[in-house]
Amino acid sequence: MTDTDRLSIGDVAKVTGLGVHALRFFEREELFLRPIPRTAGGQRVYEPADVEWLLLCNRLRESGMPIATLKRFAALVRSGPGNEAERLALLEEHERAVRDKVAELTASLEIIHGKVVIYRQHVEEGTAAGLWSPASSA
Amino acid sequence: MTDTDRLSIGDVAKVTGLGVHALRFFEREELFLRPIPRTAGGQRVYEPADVEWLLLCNRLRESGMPIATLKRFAALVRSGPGNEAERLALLEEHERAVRDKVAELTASLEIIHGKVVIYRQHVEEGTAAGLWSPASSA
DNA sequence: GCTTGACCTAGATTGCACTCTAGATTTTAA
DNA sequence: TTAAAATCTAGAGTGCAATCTAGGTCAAGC
Repeated sequence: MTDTDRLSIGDVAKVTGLGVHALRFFEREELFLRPIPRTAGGQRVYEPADVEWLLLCNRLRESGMPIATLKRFAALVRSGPGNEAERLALLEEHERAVRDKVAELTASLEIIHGKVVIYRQHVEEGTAAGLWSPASSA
Repeated sequence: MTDTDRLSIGDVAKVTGLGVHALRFFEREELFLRPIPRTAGGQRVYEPADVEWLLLCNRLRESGMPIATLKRFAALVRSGPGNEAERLALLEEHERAVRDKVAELTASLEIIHGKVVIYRQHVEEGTAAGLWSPASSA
């Protein structure tokens, strides 16, 4: 409960990479696990736990979770113990989505890399026109 | 040069999954490798090569290439042989971006899966409140 | 005390990539 | 031949996720 752990919105922006606008937006969208307290003057006072939550949010967002889903997850966590099965279902669903995305990207990578290899060969052999007859022109 | 290979916009929508609106949008954005010819009445007439290009476009788009970049790539291909080094650079750059994205997703997956495992244990052991003291509440 | 920088709110704007609308025309099938 | 289905254009609208603006207020250092 030391006061040295209190963080301004600017501090939080710095450590989370989120930008003060985004942090206020997150709050409007009820993405935090608690109401962020204010100073007498009305300025937000964060704690390390808020930062940790935001870092998890970043992971979930970067891996493609929409704000709406993150919002549902935050609401579940906020409402305390007893809904762990729902949280689990949400996370499992997201994990599946991410695995699917990785599989899709990996499939795309093979095609893209194939093209890269072909172009690389072509460029290495000289760019003189007409020496190369690709199946497709791209 | 058989006429049986001529496709309407609806046909192309069906086989590419792209939707007629998107196809018209792609054309406005100059994402095709050639001007799509029209019937006497003004309706678009596609050929299989257009479909193949669109399937590649889908791969590139799904793997995160912005329309603007796809546009540049299309312009390079359209302008014929001689710029293969540029096309290669563009594709290599995209390949790098996709590999980075896969790495990021994989890292996120580990964290998400870790949470899933913890929640799964907890839910399996019974959801009675208070039995579980997670480091973080999420 | 005062300046300077950080912060406040509510609401407008941005950027991307479609997606849809309205009203007309063309094509296909019965 | 005619009704229904598909297509046409130009431009407006949508959804997401911020991001910025204007007009202030607050707080820290000199």
